Amino acid sequence: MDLPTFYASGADHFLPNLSVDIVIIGYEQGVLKALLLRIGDRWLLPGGYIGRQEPVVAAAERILEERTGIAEPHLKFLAVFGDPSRNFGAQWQVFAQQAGIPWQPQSWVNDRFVTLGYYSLVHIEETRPRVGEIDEAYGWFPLEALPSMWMDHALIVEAARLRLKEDIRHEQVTFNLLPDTFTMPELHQLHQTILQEPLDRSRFQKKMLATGLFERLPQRRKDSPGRNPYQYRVKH
Amino acid sequence: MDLPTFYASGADHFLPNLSVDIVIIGYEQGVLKALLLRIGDRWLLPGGYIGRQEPVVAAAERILEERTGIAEPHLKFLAVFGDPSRNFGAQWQVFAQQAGIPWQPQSWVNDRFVTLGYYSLVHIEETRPRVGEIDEAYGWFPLEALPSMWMDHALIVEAARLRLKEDIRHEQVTFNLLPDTFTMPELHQLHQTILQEPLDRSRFQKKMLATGLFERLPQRRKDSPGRNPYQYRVKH
DNA sequence: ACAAAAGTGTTCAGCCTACACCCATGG
DNA sequence: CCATGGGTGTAGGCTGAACACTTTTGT
Repeated sequence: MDLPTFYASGADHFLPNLSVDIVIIGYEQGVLKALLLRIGDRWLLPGGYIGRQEPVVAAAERILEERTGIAEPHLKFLAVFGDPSRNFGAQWQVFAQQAGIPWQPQSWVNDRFVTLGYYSLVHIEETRPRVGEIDEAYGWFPLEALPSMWMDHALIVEAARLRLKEDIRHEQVTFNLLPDTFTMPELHQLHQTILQEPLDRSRFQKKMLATGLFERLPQRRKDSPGRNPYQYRVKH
Repeated sequence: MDLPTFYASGADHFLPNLSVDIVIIGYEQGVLKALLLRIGDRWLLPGGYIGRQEPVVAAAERILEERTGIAEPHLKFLAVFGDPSRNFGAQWQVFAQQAGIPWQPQSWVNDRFVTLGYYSLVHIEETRPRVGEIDEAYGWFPLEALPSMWMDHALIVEAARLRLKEDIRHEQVTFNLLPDTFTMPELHQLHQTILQEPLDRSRFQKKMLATGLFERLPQRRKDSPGRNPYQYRVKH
């Protein structure tokens, strides 16, 4: 669907007043990063709309897949953002201008939208980000140094940041952020980054191994000074 | 707004394709119960729509207040129910028939709806349930013995049941289900009911008191055989 | 007096905590 | 050989589990 068609008759294909936005979080060089898209001089979250015959979850997975190329998306629901001020007609006008197409003030997008926020943990190396129709570039931004963002998307990222911190205490499904094989020091560092507080190294290692989720690989790695760490993999 | 107006032009006032349903849970005689509304020979959850200028949370609170008369609603988001098969035009036809008003096949309600599920814990004694425009009666039903329900509402109740079980392990905000003053045996029984498993009486008491959330009232109660329990109240 | 209900104690195991200590590697 | 980084061990404390004991009440 090209942009003029989208503006004019998107409501025939998608549910109106309802959108999906995804905070795609990766981890690189000890820093948590979010995948953002640029339009003009600001950025926004990857997002989209729900096909009239499409399950909501399928829409979120589709959007994630479209943007990252990830075949088996791992998504979690974040929150509903339902403030009535979420009307971004003014922004859409800028977007249309950017794309060089005529502005349609009557378009369905110039209305209030409730958005369903999701978040997904991905391994950056395995993603193949693609830009969409209107966005001109993508970028991974540290959660602590986000650029200026459109709409209320900075708020949504912040919600995901807090949520991730909460979730890690109950589940340890954080290895999505790491490569297939990783070392305990790497996993340790990741947890510290997410929780933003130091964790006892010894305890962490024992706790992780006690879960029985990991298998130790006999291989080791070579590196800088110290001892060579074991590598681990999540059991099939 | 009367029903014909609602069918004809509800979409002018409410966001289309989006609804709110609330699982209102109470506790009575050792049993968890949900507040349901009857239309014809089946039941459904209290629910409604989101005003075009109304925050989503405000809509949920309004619906809860309308149905229960509770001034300070305590709501938690449950889940999004977004299957494309959630089109209940056929049911609406029955509802209109029940209400004795002409059926409007073109109405906005004969479309797919994504619903935002919330749940709320209430003290049954403090609720003053009211029926709405189309529903003929209300009733509190044990979660284990739900009547035949319209749409997919049985599914939503089940999701709330599971969620409540999860939540109680992290937070102990269950006293909403009890009167202002209650005894430890009562709170103990409530937790056992929610978790559906026996809890050590001694440990439970110590754990609860250790939270420091309760103040012991010097009064006691008189009752059947055994010793008189202390009463407790949540600290202001 | 007895059974039943409610409150409190006691013991043991397991886990969390905070380190200390031992191994391996590069400079 | 020493600094650095990684793996493992250990002593103390806290918490949870299971059960015993005591107190209070109706019958």
